[in-house]
Amino acid sequence: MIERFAERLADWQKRHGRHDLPWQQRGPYETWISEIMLQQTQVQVVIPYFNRFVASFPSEEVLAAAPIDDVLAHWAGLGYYSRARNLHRAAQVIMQEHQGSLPNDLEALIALPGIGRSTAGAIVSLGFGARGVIQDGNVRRVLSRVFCISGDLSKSIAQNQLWDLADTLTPDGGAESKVHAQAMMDLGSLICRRSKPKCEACPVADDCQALQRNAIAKFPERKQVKQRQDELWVMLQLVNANEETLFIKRPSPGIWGGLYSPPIGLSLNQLAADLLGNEQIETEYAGAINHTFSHFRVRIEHYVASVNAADVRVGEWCRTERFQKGVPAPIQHILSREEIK
DNA sequence: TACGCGTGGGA
DNA sequence: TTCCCAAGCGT
Repeated sequence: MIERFAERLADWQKRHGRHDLPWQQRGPYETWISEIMLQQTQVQVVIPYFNRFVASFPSEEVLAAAPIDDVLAHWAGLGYYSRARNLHRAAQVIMQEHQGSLPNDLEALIALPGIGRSTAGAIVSLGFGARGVIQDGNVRRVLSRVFCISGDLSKSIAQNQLWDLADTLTPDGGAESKVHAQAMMDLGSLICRRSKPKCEACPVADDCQALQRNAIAKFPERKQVKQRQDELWVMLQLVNANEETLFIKRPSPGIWGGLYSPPIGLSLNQLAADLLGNEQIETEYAGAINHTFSHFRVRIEHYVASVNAADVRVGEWCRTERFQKGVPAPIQHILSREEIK
């Protein structure tokens, strides 16, 4: 193994790494919340969500006792809403089985919903200051370059190599492990970036096999994303005599599971039939948006109809600007924008 | 193992 | 515009 890799990395981290992120210098609870929010989500996007979330839910106990609608309202716009549902369930498990505070051992953490191997390692090292191994996108990119790991890094063959390397490089001491975990992520984020890496400023450039081969751009390999067929959805905004809109809780699991929106379906006629029986209603086209999900694209056409609230038996009525529960980002955008046509 | 699961940033 | 992908996990 490489001589003094962790030592040089730690020295760099203390001078040039990130030390002022809002979840640093806090406790295991804040580390946990931040790690869940940061899954597949960029740091700058997470920061305002994190601050609002921990202000409203400052402990496992408060989070566990909160209504799921409140938790999801704080998550609205952040995406991957199963993270919030799992977070809430995990808080309740913590109250019932772990005396109200996050467990500090790896296996107990992984047993909680929403916490996998990498998040558990991050909580152990960053949250508890004990030895823990992490494996996120930054670490994968650094390791794939330093050791020239080729192929799709999400495949098990590469995963085994990466976890072995990450474990080997992690120092034994708890305090050193914590610095190391932060250092690997900071190196990947600030120096060993996806594009235009700053190799001249890298503390472990001498150890980097990809750099020595002048092949930085070849690692990690791009993985191909298969495109799914585009979809067309229609959203029917029913408005009553009080100018209130009908919101329905979306099923989970599923897209936007647990969030609220006006009824969405594949056909206007089907939606109207489901909501109002066979009554004829007059709808007005109010525009459309295109939205890209992680795995497909959709065009959402927006229709508005005035109805008698007594004719609808599901959902809840509220003026759009006063609705306090979680609404998906593109739906919020449709409902809050100036209607052009 | 492969897919489902959001949103926004950056090239 | 289009694409990749960012502190991944659950099934």
